[in-house]
Order: sequence, then C-alpha cells, then structure tokens
Amino acid sequence: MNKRPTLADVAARAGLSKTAVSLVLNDRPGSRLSPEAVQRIHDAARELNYRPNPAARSLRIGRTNTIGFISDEVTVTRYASAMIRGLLDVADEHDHGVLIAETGNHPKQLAKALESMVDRQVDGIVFGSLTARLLDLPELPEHLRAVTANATSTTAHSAVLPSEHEAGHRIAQLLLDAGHGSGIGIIGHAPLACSDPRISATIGRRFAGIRDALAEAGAEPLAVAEFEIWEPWNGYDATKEVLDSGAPVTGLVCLNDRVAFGAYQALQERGLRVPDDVSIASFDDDEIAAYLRPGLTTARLPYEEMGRVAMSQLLDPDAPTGERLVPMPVQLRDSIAPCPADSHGAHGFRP
Amino acid sequence: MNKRPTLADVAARAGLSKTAVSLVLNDRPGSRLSPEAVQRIHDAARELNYRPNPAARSLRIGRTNTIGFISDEVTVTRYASAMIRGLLDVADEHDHGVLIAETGNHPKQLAKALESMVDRQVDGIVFGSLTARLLDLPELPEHLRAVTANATSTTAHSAVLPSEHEAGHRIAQLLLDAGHGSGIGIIGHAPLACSDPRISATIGRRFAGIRDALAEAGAEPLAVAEFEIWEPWNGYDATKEVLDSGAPVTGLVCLNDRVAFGAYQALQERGLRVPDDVSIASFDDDEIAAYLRPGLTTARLPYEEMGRVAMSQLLDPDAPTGERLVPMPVQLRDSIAPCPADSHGAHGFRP
DNA sequence: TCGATCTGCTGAAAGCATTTAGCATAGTCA
DNA sequence: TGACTATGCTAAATGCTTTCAGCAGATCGA
Repeated sequence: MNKRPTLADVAARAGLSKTAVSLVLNDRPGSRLSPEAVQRIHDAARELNYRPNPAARSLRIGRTNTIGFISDEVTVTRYASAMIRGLLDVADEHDHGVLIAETGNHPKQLAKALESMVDRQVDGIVFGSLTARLLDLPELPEHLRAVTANATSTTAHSAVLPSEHEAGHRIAQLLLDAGHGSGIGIIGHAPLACSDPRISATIGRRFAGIRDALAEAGAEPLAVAEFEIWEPWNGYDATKEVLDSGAPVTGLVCLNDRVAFGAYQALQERGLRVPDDVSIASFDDDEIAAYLRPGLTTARLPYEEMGRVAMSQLLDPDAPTGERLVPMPVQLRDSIAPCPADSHGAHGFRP
Repeated sequence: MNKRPTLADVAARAGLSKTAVSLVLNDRPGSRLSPEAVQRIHDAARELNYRPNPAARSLRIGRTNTIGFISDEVTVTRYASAMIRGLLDVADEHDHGVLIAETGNHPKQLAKALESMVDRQVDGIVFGSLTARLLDLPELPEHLRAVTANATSTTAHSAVLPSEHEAGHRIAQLLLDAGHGSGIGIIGHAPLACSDPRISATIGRRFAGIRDALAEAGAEPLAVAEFEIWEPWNGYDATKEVLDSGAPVTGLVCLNDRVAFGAYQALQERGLRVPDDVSIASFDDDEIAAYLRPGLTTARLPYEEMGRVAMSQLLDPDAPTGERLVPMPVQLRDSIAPCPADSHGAHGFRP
C-alpha cells in the first residue's frame, strides 16, 4: 500500500515542481529559489520522510555511491577482518556502501568478482590481501579507480602497505636498548619470501629493518633460523635448534607472533623463562600475543588503519596517492627484560 | 567513448525490438519468438558483450539482487569472519551481491545501517552476531525478509543458531568415555549469561548438554568454577582455584578455548601435564586450539556454516524457516587421555 | 467465406531522479 | 520607452530495462 514517497510526491506536497525539489535537496549552486520555497521543500521532504531512490539516481548519474572490496581471504586472522572495519568506517563517513567478494586466491574467482563489481557499477574497488604481496590483477576499465590494501599490483592506481622497514628497525632496537646486542637470534628469516614479491612484498623490508638496526649498533645476529612457513610448530622446532646449537642467545626476534608462540613453548620445555632468561619481540599483534604469559611485545600489522587509508584514497579527492606506508605501532608487553649481567653462556642450552 | 552496450544496441544489432531482446535474455515463458530470432539475439548479446544495467533493472522491478549483512562486530575472532565467507559463497551461487555494515553494538549505528540498507533496496538482510544472543532489532519494513545468524530476535523471520545442547553433550561424553566420570571439573559456568538471552541465547543450552550427559552417566561435576567473562586470565585463575581446592579433577570441560588456554597455563605452572594428568575439552575451535601443545579437542562454532544456512534461508525458496540449529563438529586433538588408574587424589593439588 | 485463434513480434508506458533549455515577471539602465 | 538582465520557477528529455497492450498475418473450424 504505502510505498516509498518519490520526488514527485514531495513536489506535490510542497506545491512546486520536481525540478525545484531536486535542486533544493541536492543544493545545486546555480539554483535561485526563494527562501520560502526552499523551506517548503525541506518541510515536505521531512514530513514524507523522503529518501531518494538510489537505483533511479544511479541510472541517471552513472555513479552508485558504492565501493567494492575484493580480497583473497578475509577469514584467516581476526586482524585481516579489521581491515573491513576500517573500510566501512570511512565509507560510512562518505555515505558510501561497501560490496564484498572473496576470491580464495583463484584467478577465476577474481575475474568473476571483478565482473560482478563492474556490472554493479561500483565507483571504485579496494583489493585487499591477507599477506602483503604483489597481486596479479586483470586490466581494469578506464574509469574505475582502484587501490590495493596490504598489497601492491601493476595495475591499481595506489597501494597501501605497512611500514615494515621502520617496524623491523624499532623491534630490533627494543632488544638492543635492553642490552641484548651481542645475543640476538632471529627466528623465521624467509629468503624465498624475501625474493618473490608474489609471496611477500614486505618481508624483505622487515628483515632489512632488523639488519639495519643491528648494523647501526655494530651488532650481528648470533643465529638466524630460516624457514618459510611461519606457524607455531616451525617456530618451536627452529627455536629448539638454535638453543641446541649452543649460541648464547638472550633475545629473540621472531618474525611473527605464531612463531613466537612456538618459541615460548620451546623455551618453556628447556626450562628457560621469558623474559628473565630470554627476551622476545615479534610482529603482527595477533590474538595470541596478549594471551601468552608473559604478554608478547610485538609490532602490530595495522589492518584497520590500512583499510581506512585505502578507502580514503578512493573517496577523498585530496588524499595523496601512490604508495602509502602505514605505521606499525609497537604493543609493549612483558616479554623483554634487560639483558642479565652474565648473559654470555651463563644459562644452559642443553636439555 | 566506448560506453557499455545497452539493450537497444543489442536489439539494433539483432534487427529486432528491445522487447524481443528482453524477453529472450530473461527467457520469459510466455514469449513465442522463432528459434532464429532467439539465436540472433543471443549472438548479438555475446558479440557486444552485453550485460544488463542493474540500476535500470532495479528501478523497474524493485529488486536489487543484493542482500545486506549487518553485524555487531566481525573483527573480534577470525571465525566470526568465516560467517562472511559462508554468506558470500551462497550469495554467489544465487548471483546476489552482499552489502555489509557494522554496528559496533550501538543501537544508533544499527538504525543507520538498517536505513542505509533499506534505502539501497536490498532484497533481504542477515543480522549476524559474534556471540549467539537475542538482538533488539527495530521494526522492519513489511516486505523485507530477514534472518539472524548466530543470534535470535523478536522481529526477524528466521534464526540460525549453533546446536549447543548437542555439543555440550558430546564434549562431556568424550570425557566420560575416557573414564573421567568421577573427576570432572567445569571451568567457566556463567549463571548470568545463562539467564539473560541478551548476553547469550545458547550458553544455557551448552551447559545443560554437559549436565545432561553427566546425569545420564550418573555423574556429577566435582567442581564448577563460575565466572562470566571467558578470557585466558580468568580461566587461569579459576583453574588454579579448582586445583587449590583439593578436588581430585582428572578432566576439565572448559567453556571456551581461551579459558582452556588459561587452564593449560595454570596446569603447567602446577607441574601437571595435559593430557597425562588432566584431560581437557572445550568449545569454539578458536585459532589457538590448534596451536596449543598438545592440541586442544574442542567443539567448533560453525560460523561459516551458519552463514551458509542463513543466506540459504533468504535466497532459497524452499529452505525451511524458523529456528535452524547447525551442528558443532568436534575437532579431535590430543588433549584427552584415558583416566589414569590412580586418578583419585593421586596427583598433587598443592603448589 | 467469415470469424476466431494462434504466431511472431513491436510500440509505448512506467519506474524515479537529474538536468537542459526556457518561460514569465520584475527590475535596471540608457 | 525600449532593450536588457536578473529572478523564480517549470516542462520535458534522459538514463535503461521491463512489461502491458496490441498489431499484422497465417491457420483453423464451421
């Protein structure tokens, strides 16, 4: 019965033309309507609770006030979905909606998602990725603005990435400041990932940041455990190997929190305590970082902020474009302690 | 230059009317066009790569092939965002798009999100929740179909919930089967949450399932630690209290994985080993359940499946409506062992 | 042979907001 | 006074698809 009021209804109620109503409600600059007319129109619109039909508007003006978000997988860590929150926040501020699609890393799915977005005439697309890497995107239609979030690509206009070099530097500096300069181990260097941007566009920078901080302090890592897949069990194994090697480590830089979790387990089995015997710092600020005992000091991957920045680049006409680096804030917890005086070789590395 | 082809372009190329093209491409039953005409139209559409303009179509038929997803917070656990994947999967199968909005639990945000969805003329709405609870939803427009996922409400047409009673029963049964009948402790009973559906609509069922399994086996819990907020530190404290009380527990049912994580930490500090000294089972299948050593046996909250079911209820004309219970599959890992023969009071409860 | 029915197809309206072009009226300047 | 501009407002076209109503011509039944 009661269908939505249209522009014509408002016009009828205000006793003016549709043109007048449209001009007033969109407050077009050139229009010169009397203050009374403007008032009547606003009143009528409010009384009828008029809201423009977006389909009709899109049809006319060719824009939809909708942004598409296409990501590989949002479901793998909770922080990746924080990216959605960042996107939504900014989109909401600009009165835009967000349409989502997931590709599960299949190029065919990507093409399909993209086609669906183009069909639906979104005004722009954010391509998100769980891990910061080079995405192979198909050619985009001329007019469509695109930004990658936590990713780069050859075709998108702008890219938003975490500031990994800085984060690596700061995390290493924390251990150096605590006096661990001569006892630092690195758990999780990944040469393959460093060299292939399709695996990671930023891990190399993270590692370089760590190296640079050490080099500036005149230090060198005592041990570097290399492995490509950063899960707790790998961190566990690698940490055991480092301890078994006899290297007198007092501080570990773990390349992510899951690896650090494995390191905690390995240290515990060896009877070493965090941070009294060994300090640990890490990256990601995953869920578990706060759950560990003691809490893990880690540099956060700023998914939410990357989402915000990416969406701003699409919607904010004067947002800077190109590659944007978003800082990775360090979450200070309790996993770093000053290096014990007798750090060199004092505690047992054997079972 | 090259704008999208329209229906008129296809009609011109096929040498037929727009009406004919529309009828053929939507294969309307009543239309009786010659096979040649049908072929010519299909050819023309393919050659021009014609895709209908969704705005024009929505304007005409009043539907948008779009479903809205409004949730309180998708960003808190990774599994909650699995719900999005389930939704997207099914929506995709039905060629529908998904618009998302988040409310952060503010009623004002909820009203705004809902208004935005209604404005955009979505065909239906899924209201998702991180925790299974009663949502206070505003009155919905007559024609708008709505389903709650991992939630209930007084206004939505259908609700999808995890099958908590069954899960509680099965988890308890696992410990009973391993012979822990006389040594079971429950960590995390939450009377407040059980009684207030706005906090939880299902925790009561979970607990009832546990109780029922014990009762059927003629057992009673040796200890029940009550606390409302299920974080690792609370599980840690509660487990210590239970151990300190002297109750000879050999099996713990933790009410979620984070609590179980705290229990692991407490047991470890007391020198008790999982599962040799104490078996543990839990709920959620959170990220950490697989990371713990030994792996935690737990009943998964089926977020993805709930998303699938919820979207099916909206899009599938013959999906059953009303309250749908989705099974919670048990992830068997290594945290349960047969009860040691000397289970009663044999291991130390003191520091 | 005439009317009815079927076949194959089309014109035009409808759905709603935006925008161009332009119409009266009143005021301004020379 | 006459030409011109400014003011306040509107009719009609436009964007693209769907759909109602209906038109010729062929076929059929009586």
